[in-house]
Amino acid sequence: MRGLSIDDTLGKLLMATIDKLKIKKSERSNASSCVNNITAKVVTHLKQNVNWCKDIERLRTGSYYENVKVSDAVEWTFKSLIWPEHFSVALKRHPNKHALHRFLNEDKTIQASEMLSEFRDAVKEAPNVILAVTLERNEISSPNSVHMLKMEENGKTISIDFVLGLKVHRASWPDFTKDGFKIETWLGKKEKANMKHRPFYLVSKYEGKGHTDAWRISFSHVEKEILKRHGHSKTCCEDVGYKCCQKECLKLLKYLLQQLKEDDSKSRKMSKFCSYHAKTTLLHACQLLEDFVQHLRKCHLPNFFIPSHNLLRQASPSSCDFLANEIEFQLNNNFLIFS
DNA sequence: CCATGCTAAATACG
DNA sequence: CGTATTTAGCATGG
Repeated sequence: MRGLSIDDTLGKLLMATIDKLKIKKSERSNASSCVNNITAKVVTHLKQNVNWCKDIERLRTGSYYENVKVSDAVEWTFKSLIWPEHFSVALKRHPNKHALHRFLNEDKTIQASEMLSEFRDAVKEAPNVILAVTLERNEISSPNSVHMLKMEENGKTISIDFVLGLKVHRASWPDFTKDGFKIETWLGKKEKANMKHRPFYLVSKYEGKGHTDAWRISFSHVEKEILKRHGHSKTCCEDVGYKCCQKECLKLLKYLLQQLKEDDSKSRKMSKFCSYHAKTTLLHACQLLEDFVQHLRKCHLPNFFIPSHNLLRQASPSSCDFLANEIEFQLNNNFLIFS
């Protein structure tokens, strides 16, 4: 949207699209009361009935809570990251007494699959929560999701993911994050050091009963926080009269991906792309479309926190080129796809 | 655990 | 068009 005036045809179209993507107040209200209601029931049930869930805490994460949800999506997903508080300290001090001790392997690693099975079963048993429960979820479209409750609300599918995690307090983040999280020029060194003192989360990854245990590292709490301070400087959007448009750009890019995915003739080529690619591009800061195309041309979009992890590793060079061409086509043709 | 005040965003209003 | 109100989320502090 750089250099565009709202008088331009293109500017007008994009502004109209942004308007279309805004979430209606009533819709928001409906969805959140529905989600909050159910989540409260599930959390209460877990606290009362699962001995290692007595002191669980919850974090709302995902695009809804980052104010970058696109209204047009057929399905709305709300994510709750749930973790037992104080597990590591208590487990170290009283390894045999702690409620989690039976999940320990001989080598002191934690059995993700067993823990997750129990967690999932307990969520299903929560009373007054009559919902279809789907276990599997497309790994690509939502890598953090392991558990999902689905419901219909006013014709819209709402799903809640309950993600089981372990909060890890350490002096620092793991080594492989060393060269990532480049926010110095954006939010400043102090802010970066500050955030690096936050814990990180290990998120259980469901691979079926009896599978090898797997935890994936998650920084969704940090993502949420820096999305709040989305602009080029710490004070972005604080000044009256100046409003940046990065969130709007992210919404547009997400919408673009969504439209392409829904096109049957293109969906096959689009299958490996997801909104997290769009979000990551924003985190890398941040001309969005141009940057996204460049990432695609190189088939290389590093995880913002773990630079050695290429989020496009599963996308073939030809599908990356395909998407880059699609985006450039839209750029050169006034975003026909939005009108 | 709950009350309170603050913020961001949608929208009603002038 | 700009400003005020409403709402959900969230931090704070008892």
